[in-house]
This record gives sequence, C-alpha cells and structure tokens, in this order.
Amino acid sequence: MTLTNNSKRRKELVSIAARLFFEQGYERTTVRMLADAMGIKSGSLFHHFNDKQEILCAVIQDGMESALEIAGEKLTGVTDPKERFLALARAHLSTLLTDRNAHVVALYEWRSLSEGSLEVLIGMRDEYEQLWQQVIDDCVTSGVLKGDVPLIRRFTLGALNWTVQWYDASGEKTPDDLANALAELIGIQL
Amino acid sequence: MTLTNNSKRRKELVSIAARLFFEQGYERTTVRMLADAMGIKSGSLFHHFNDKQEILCAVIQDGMESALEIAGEKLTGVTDPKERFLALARAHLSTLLTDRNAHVVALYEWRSLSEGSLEVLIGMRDEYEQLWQQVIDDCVTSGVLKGDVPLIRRFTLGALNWTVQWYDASGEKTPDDLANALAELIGIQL
DNA sequence: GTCTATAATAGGATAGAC
DNA sequence: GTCTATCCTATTATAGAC
Repeated sequence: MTLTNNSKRRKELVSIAARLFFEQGYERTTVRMLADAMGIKSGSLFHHFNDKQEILCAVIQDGMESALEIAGEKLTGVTDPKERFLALARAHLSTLLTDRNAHVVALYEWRSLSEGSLEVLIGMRDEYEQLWQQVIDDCVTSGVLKGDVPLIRRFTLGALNWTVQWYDASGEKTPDDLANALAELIGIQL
Repeated sequence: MTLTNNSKRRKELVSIAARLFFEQGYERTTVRMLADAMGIKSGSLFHHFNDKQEILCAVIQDGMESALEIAGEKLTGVTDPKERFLALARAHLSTLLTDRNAHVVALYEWRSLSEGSLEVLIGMRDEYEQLWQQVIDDCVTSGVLKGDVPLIRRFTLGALNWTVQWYDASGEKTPDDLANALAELIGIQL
C-alpha cells in the first residue's frame, strides 16, 4: 500500500526529503534530486508517495510532531512561569537549529501545501501555538510579562523563527544561549 | 537596450512582478503569469529582462531601496534613542505591511537569487542592517536597552519580519501599533 | 515595445518488468 | 520495493515580423 503508510522505509525517505527541502526549499527541489539523495530512481519514489506535495506534507507533519514532542518533554515538571518560558524557547530553538530540518520546513514551506494537506496540519500548528499561548499567559498573569498575549507570542515566535536565517552553528553561541538572550531582552530573568 | 535600464515602463513591470512574487512566491510565479498581469505576451517580457531571475533581482533591489529611503526619512531630525528606535521599527513595518510587496520579497526570496545578483544586493542589505545596528547601539549606550547589540538587532528584525506571516490588514491594529507594542515588549517606552 | 510561433528542456508522473 | 522506459505538460527562452 502506498497511501499515508508509516513504514520505516518511508520515514527514512521523509527524513532525507526534509534535509533537501531545508537546504534548497521545496520548489527548487526536484523529485529527481530527492530520488538521487535517497539512492533510488525517481519512478520508485511514487511507490511511497502519491505525488511530490505529499512528501512535503509528510515532512511538515514530522516537523510539527517533533516540535510538539520536544516541547512537551522540556515542559514536564517545570512549574515556574519564567522557567516554562525558557524551556519552551529552548525546545523551539533546539528543533529549529539542532535537528535543523523538518521543523524549519514546517515553518517556511507552509504556502506550498495543497488545500487538502493544510486541513490536517492546521490542527497541529494550532496545538503548538496554544502551548505558547498558555505559557505566555501564565507569565502575564504572574506579572513576569506585560502586554497583549497573542502579540507577545507572535513577536517571540517571530524572533525565534528568524534565527534560521542567520544562526551559525559553528559560532560560539548555542541555541540555549539564544533562548536566554531573548528571554532577557523581554525582561525575563531567573 | 535591455540590460538593467531604468525606463518608466520597466519600473511598472517590476512593481507588478513584486506583487505576484509577494502573493505566490518567486518559484511558483511563471513568466506567463507575470506577462498576463502586465498585459503583454510572455515573449515580450524578455525585451525588458534577460531572464526570470533578473526580474527577481530588480524587485529585491527596489525593495531594499524603498526600505532604506523610508527609514532615512523617518529618522531625519529624530535624536532621542528611544524615538529613533520607534521610528525605524515603524518605517520597517510600513514598507513590509503597507507597501507590502517589494520589501517582503527582498526578505523572503533571497535564496532564489543567482550568485551574480547577490553581490550587488548584499551591500544594500548590509547598509540597512547597519542603520539598525547604530540605532540599537545608541539605545544600549544610553541605557535604554541592555544586552548584545547584534543579537538585539536580529531578534528585533526577526519579530518584525515575521509579522508578514500573520498580520491582517483588515484587523484593528495598524503597523504603528505593532511597532509600539514591540518596543514596549523590550522595555522601550517614551 | 509587442506580437506570433516555436525551440529546448526540465519537471512531475505512469506502466509494466523484475 | 526498485528499475527502465517513457509520456505529457509546463516552463523558460529565442527569432524574426510588425
């Protein structure tokens, strides 16, 4: 069966596709490039996916799942609002800058998805934003932050998402350093 | 002559291209779509531009020029560090959310440029970032902000650039409102 | 400066053998 | 699950007339 299966093989292929989509963008990546990187011929790709955009959908789904998973892990057992904010920011930068593929694609290639794929993924995106919303809401309620919660969430995520454009993994700063610096910028200090 | 001329006609075409690139992205916009929107046949397009990517280069150059120009205007005569920060943030959001085309393309379609076009444009980008660097440096020097200047610049620009992804022009908030809110979030209040 | 016509190729996708 | 072979269409780009 070909339709949305979850075979181990398919997961490997999705992971390779994530890398290429991250490096060159979805539109500039051809099915032949994908097949090459996967070590198969382009025709064989369509045994695993119905079309090219289904590959993108799988990558983005994977990216959202990891983001949710890592965020959940890092928040577990943390109760202080400031610490929860920091944990979430670190989780976010970790999936963006360390894992470095699927989550980035999930953020930047949204527009290339077909209507159908969108529906499935919007729920996951909302769930992830809801996580941020709650954490920031706690900060505002406890007086750690001041202002409009959705706006703070969007500015924060914007600042974090944009790190993809300039972060140099071979530099001195770790993703955690960046998370700390952003928290400090908006007045969050432990 | 066709090469990088600056005819009025060409400027019109660049402006139309900016709109399409903004709406659908560079790669998904075909030369036929461009020609259609311009009211000419696709063959005629190549009288004005040597190839498709030269159109992108022209759009990005236009975007950077307006950004620099508007920023310069809004900063003129403003001396207080806080006010300069606000003026620059407002200028930035104005070219991103009101003008809404070329500057956005300049930020988001960078990767589709060829090596050659890159060289010309990198200088303009650096100049624009230098403007931000100085304004933020003044804020840090005068004690309005605290922290690493390049990092603050990148977080700030990230938060602002990401507004493109979620801003709703038909909503209640104006671009100026957003600039104020961001300034407030990082502790800048007049 | 724009048109028509068309070249040249790249891209996504399919069919059937192994 | 992969290969070979191939189809079909979309796309960028050119040539020459008006």
